[in-house]
Amino acid sequence: MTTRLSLETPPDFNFKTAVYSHGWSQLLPFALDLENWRLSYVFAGETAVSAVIREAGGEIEIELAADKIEQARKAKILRDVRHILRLDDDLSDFYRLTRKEKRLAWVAGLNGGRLLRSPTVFEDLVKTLCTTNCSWALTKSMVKNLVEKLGDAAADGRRAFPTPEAMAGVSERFYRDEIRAGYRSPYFAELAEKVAGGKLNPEAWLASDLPTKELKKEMKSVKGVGDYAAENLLKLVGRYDGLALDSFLRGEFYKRHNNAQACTDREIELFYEKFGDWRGLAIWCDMTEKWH
DNA sequence: GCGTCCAGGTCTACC
DNA sequence: GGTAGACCTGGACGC
Repeated sequence: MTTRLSLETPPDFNFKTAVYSHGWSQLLPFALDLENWRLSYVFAGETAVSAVIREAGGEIEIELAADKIEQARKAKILRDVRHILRLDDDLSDFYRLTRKEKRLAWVAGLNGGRLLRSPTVFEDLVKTLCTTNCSWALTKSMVKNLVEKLGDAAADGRRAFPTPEAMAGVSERFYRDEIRAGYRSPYFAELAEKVAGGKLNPEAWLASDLPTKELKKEMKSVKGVGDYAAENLLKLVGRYDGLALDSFLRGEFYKRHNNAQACTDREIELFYEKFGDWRGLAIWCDMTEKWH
């Protein structure tokens, strides 16, 4: 009992570079099978549905672990997959710039630069909060706890990412004791309450008319979101003029471009200035070349 | 086994 | 506008 859906891809799309673009594919409800290059996800909804997404014959094939899925739900899942894989992103201007740099020529060659994202900005926001001031192992652990303790179960037992309402329904204590979120616990509780109560709509950030500086300010009004987190979220809504510097990017930059010596953030910013509004994507691709 | 450090930072108080 | 100190957690590391 499965349902198959498919999507055409643009000519400059590369499934592997998209799903392996950053750590998101390791965070539930995503799971990446690197042997077979199959990306799993559990879509939230009236009933959660597990899916396997893969490339087949130049198309994206989505296998849903359910039959009798309504047309409206199918259409929503197709929209979500387009969003997750960023099939509608136009990176031609970025590729034009990176082709000029010998060390970044691989980006256009591999059609890289599409950063995997979640179906909702809310999910990306919560996950980004889980990346702050901790090891990647702890990030994965917190996200796993959120999904397993608050997400709706699909027929196969896998769980979707929790809704704002589900997250608003538990206490700060729950985040400390069950999610092991530490000092981030009040941030999660406050964020979920605001979103569930309609006082904050992160999804509106996708189509916001605000200049990036103003949008970043709005993102930073969320407790726990500072410069790094806001600029990471900006990348995920398609704005790359912030570098989103964190300890990973700084460390890689020092190794790659500064003889393993520390330097100021300003020096890193100047290094990527030539990429203009694409500088945030340029540094990310530059620092993750070896992944591809 | 224990203590320290630090990782995909941010907040608050203070200057 | 800039900065010091505090903040949860858990794995890595030195002893």
